[in-house]
Amino acid sequence: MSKKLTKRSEDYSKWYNELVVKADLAENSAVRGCMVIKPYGYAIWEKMQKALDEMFKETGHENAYFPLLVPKSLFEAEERNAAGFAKECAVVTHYRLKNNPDKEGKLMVDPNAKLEEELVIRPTSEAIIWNTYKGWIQSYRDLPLLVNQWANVMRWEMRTRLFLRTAEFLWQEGHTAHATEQEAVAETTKMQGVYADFAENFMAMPVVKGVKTESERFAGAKDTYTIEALMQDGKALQAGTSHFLGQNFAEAFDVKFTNKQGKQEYVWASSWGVSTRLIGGLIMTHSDDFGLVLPPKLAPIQVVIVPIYRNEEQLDAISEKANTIVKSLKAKGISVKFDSRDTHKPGWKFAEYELKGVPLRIAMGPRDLENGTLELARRDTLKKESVPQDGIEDRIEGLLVEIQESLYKKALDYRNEHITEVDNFEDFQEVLDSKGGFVSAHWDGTTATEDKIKELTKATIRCIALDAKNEAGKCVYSGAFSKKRVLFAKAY
RNA sequence: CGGGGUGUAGCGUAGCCCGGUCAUCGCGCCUCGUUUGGGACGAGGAGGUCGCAGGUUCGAAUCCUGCCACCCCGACCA
Repeated sequence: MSKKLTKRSEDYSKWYNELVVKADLAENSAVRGCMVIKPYGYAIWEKMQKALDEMFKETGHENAYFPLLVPKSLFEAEERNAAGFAKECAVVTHYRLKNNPDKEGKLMVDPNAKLEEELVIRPTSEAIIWNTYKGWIQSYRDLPLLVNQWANVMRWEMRTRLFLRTAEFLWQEGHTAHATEQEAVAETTKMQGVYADFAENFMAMPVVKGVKTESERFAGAKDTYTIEALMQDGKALQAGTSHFLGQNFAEAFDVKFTNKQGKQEYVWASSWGVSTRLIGGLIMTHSDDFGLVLPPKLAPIQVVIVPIYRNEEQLDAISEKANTIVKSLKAKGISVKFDSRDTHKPGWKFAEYELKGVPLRIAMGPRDLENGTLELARRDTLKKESVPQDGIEDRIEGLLVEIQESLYKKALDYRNEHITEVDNFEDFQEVLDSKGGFVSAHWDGTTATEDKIKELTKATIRCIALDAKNEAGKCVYSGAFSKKRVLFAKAY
């Protein structure tokens, strides 16, 4: 039997780390809080990028690239944004090293190469981008401006965790400029919708679309729209955000346009982003104690073929058949790997591809050649069956679709079972401690209550769901009047 | 930055309290042979500044001091 990972139920945190490392996705690097994304992990990211990029293009966006370094004076221009990120900025202060006269062969920072103005390594790019937009926007004819950037950013977090919170991470950030408030708000919610589509249709990860409370809002935003997912340990994960920035950045960077009436107006803005954190979400949504479980649409390898043989002749015979299957699967756009390495035994390969989450595995041995069959194994259910070789391509094509859907359904059922309505604080605490997940409860709308609940339970308001129905009630903590329920949870 | 913990071979570890053939075991790695339908087996082999720097001692992985790194819990957060 396969060697299992640490059981999720025993230590979810350890299980997660072990899985990330053993599935060959990523590891901690020598640089504090940073990670090395290994080829297999990066292949997942590339698949995500490709799918997202297509969605961005369909919604009229173009890619561009802006500098990594932001002069401090620009960074601090939008004060709320700057204050929000100040504590986690890495700063470049010098531009040269020199030989250390006291230590042979060692270098030191050249004190004579101190920069006149410090450069902030971007924790997000609003400042540098809006400073640039100033030169791009003069007339209503220049709007809307719909630009996305794929980039790395750096936030000097106190505590880091592979994929979920690293000091440096990869993401995309969309920055748009509009002539009217309505248009900018529409853009913000549209992109939230794009993220939700992506999460559900590609990652098979159900999300709640909602809006953040004031205390959880992005620094410098008027409103933050979010997609919130639920992990298997009952903690919530903010999987993507889309911000309505109002005219804050336009005012800070003096970005005005002349409208049809010939009057000068500040432009309206949105920004939105998802990051490599999504990989962490993907892992924690589907995986089990045997390893990663990847939805077919994002699996770098969708089908693996493992030959079983005793000698060269058998391998040759199997390879011939396998190669025709590889060819016809590729013709259907299915990514397939024929693993004929003779350095590992079949059992070892089975376990390896399970760990890596490959959705479908074919095993072919002498017996199969004789009978015209194959052994077909599903990663999601771990079920194996012997099937005829004839028509295998269509069967696989259908199964990949089925696995994608069934993963989503399973995750959706789990998520729905873990949204619990409560009406008093005792139940609230009880549900959080024993069952976990989202707690749907009334809230009086004040930051004071929100803070107090966080202090007492470690749970925060993940969002006010967009589809939350109006329903008069009493705040679960203060008993004050409430118009609708909000979703609380412990979060990553 | 506060509180706790850990650093021994590529990985995971025993030993530390009570200083002295203790550098242990498993996985992995290399060689040869037999194997190959769920992580094979046998035999042989390679691999270590016991985190770093001081100190105590005849003698330190073990005791003391300082430093560094990592992990967990807080604060912070995509």
